[in-house]
Amino acid sequence: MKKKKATKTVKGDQTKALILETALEMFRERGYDNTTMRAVAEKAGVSLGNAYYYFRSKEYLIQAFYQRLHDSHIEVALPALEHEKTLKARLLTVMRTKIDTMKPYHQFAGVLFKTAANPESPLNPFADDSDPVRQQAIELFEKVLEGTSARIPKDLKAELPYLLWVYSMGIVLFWIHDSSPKHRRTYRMIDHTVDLLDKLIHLASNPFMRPLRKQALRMVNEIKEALPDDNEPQKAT
Amino acid sequence: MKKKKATKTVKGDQTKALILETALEMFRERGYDNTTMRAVAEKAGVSLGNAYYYFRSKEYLIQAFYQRLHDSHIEVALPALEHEKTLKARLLTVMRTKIDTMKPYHQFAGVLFKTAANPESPLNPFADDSDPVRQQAIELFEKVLEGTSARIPKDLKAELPYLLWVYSMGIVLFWIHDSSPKHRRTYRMIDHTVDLLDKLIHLASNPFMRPLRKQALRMVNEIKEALPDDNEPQKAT
DNA sequence: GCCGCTAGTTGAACGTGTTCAAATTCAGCT
DNA sequence: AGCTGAATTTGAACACGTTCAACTAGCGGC
Repeated sequence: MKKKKATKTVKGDQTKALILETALEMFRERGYDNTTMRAVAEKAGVSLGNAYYYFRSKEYLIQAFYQRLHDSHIEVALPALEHEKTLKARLLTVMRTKIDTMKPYHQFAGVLFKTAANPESPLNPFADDSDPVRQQAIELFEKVLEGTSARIPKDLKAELPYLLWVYSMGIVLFWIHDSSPKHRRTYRMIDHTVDLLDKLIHLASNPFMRPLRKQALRMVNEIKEALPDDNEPQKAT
Repeated sequence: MKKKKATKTVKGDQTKALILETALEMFRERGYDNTTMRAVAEKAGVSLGNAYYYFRSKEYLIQAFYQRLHDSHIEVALPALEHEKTLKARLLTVMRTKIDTMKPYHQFAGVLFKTAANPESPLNPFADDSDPVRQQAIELFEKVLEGTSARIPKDLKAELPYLLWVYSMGIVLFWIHDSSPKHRRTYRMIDHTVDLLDKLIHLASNPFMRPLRKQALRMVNEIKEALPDDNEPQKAT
C-alpha cells in the first residue's frame, strides 16, 4: 500500500525537485533574466517541455524560491528571538535577520518584487490568503508579539502581525533599491523605523487615541476585505 | 530659421505621435499584453523597426500613456479645486477625480503598475527625480495645500506634497485590485482615508507631537535620499 | 547640380517563454 | 506475459519583444 502507487509520484517529485534546485542555483549565479528555461532544462538533464510539466511558468519557480527564502529566515530568526524580550528588540531581530537571509539574492530580488507587485501574478503576496508563505510570515510576527509583555489593546494586537508584515514588505522594497555598501542604509532604516514603530504602537495604545485607532483599524480591515480571497476559511457551504 | 532643420524633426514627431496614438488606442481596446508591437506598427502603417526607433521598448509606450493620463487628471482637477477651501475637501476632490480619470483604463492599469513597481524599469516612479510626470503629480498636491488655511508646521508642510503623492499611489494600487462595481470600494476607501489623513495631519501638527513628527520626517528624508537621483539638481560639477 | 551627412525607415533574424500533440514509461490488472 | 490508462517526457513549433545591418530621403554646403 505504501509502494504501489508511490513510485510514480516519487519519481515525479524527484524530477520536480531536481528542476527547482537547478533553477535556483542558476538564478543565484546569473540572475533570473539571464537564466533561460532551456538552460535550466539542459543543466537538469530534462527536456524543456518537462520543466513546464512541473512548473506552469518561469514565475512559478520564483514562488518556490520565495518559500525557500522564508524557511531560511525562520530558521535563523526563531532561535535569535529567544534572547530578546522587548517588542522593540524582537522586531529588530526579525527584520535584521530577514535582510541577512536575503542578502545573497539582492540582484535576483528585484525580479521577485516586480512579479510580486503584479496584481495578476500568482505571486502577488496580497492576492490569496491560502498562500502558505504569507501565512507563515504573518505568524512570525505573531510570535514577535507573543514574546513581549507590552500592553497593547486587543483590537490593535489582532491586526498588528498583519501590519508588521506589510511593514516588512516595505523594508524589503527599500532594500531592493538600496545600493549602499553592505546594505548599510537598509539596516539603518530598520533601526530607525523600528524605533518609530515602537513609539507609534505605544502612542496608539494610549486610551486617548482610541477613536482614531478604531477608525484606522476599520480601514485596515476594509483594505483586507477588498483583497481577493482574504477571509477566514469558510466552514463549507 | 524655423523651417530649415524643422522638416525632419517635424516629420519624426508626426511619426512618433502616430505610433503612440495607435498604440494607446489599441491598449485601451484590447489591453497591453494583447497588443503586439507588430500589430501597432501595422495599424500605424510603419515598419516594426520604426516603432523601435521612436520607443526604445514597449514599456516606453506606457510611460507616454502615464503622462497622458496625468494631463487629463490635471485638466479636471484644477477647475474642480477652485470650489473647495478646506484641506479635506481639496484632497477628496483630487483623489476622486484621479480615479474618475483612470476609470477607462482599469484593466490596462494593472500592467502599468507591474512595470512601475519594477526597480529596474525606467517607469519606476520613484527612480528618477527628473521624471516630469512625478514632479507634476507632486506639484498638484502642493496646490492642494496652498489653497487651504490649515495651520501646518513648516517641516511637515514641506514634505506633505510628496507624502500625499505616495498616498495617492497607494490608492491607485488599491483601485487596481478593486473589482467592485463602479469601483465603489475605492471611492469609499478614499473618503475614509482622506478623513483619517486629515485628522492625522492635524494631530501631527500639534506641538506635543513635535519630536515624533521630526523623527518621522527624518526617516522620510532618509528614504528619499536612498532613491536614485533623488536630489536637488546640482549646479554643475 | 552634386556630395555627404544625419534622420528616418525597413524587414529579416534572433532569443526566449510557452504550447502541444505525440512518444515513452510504468504500476496494476488479467 | 500482455494490456491499459495515467503519469511523465519529448522536442518541434509558435508568438512576440528586440536588435541590427542596410537602405532611403532630404537638407546644407560646395
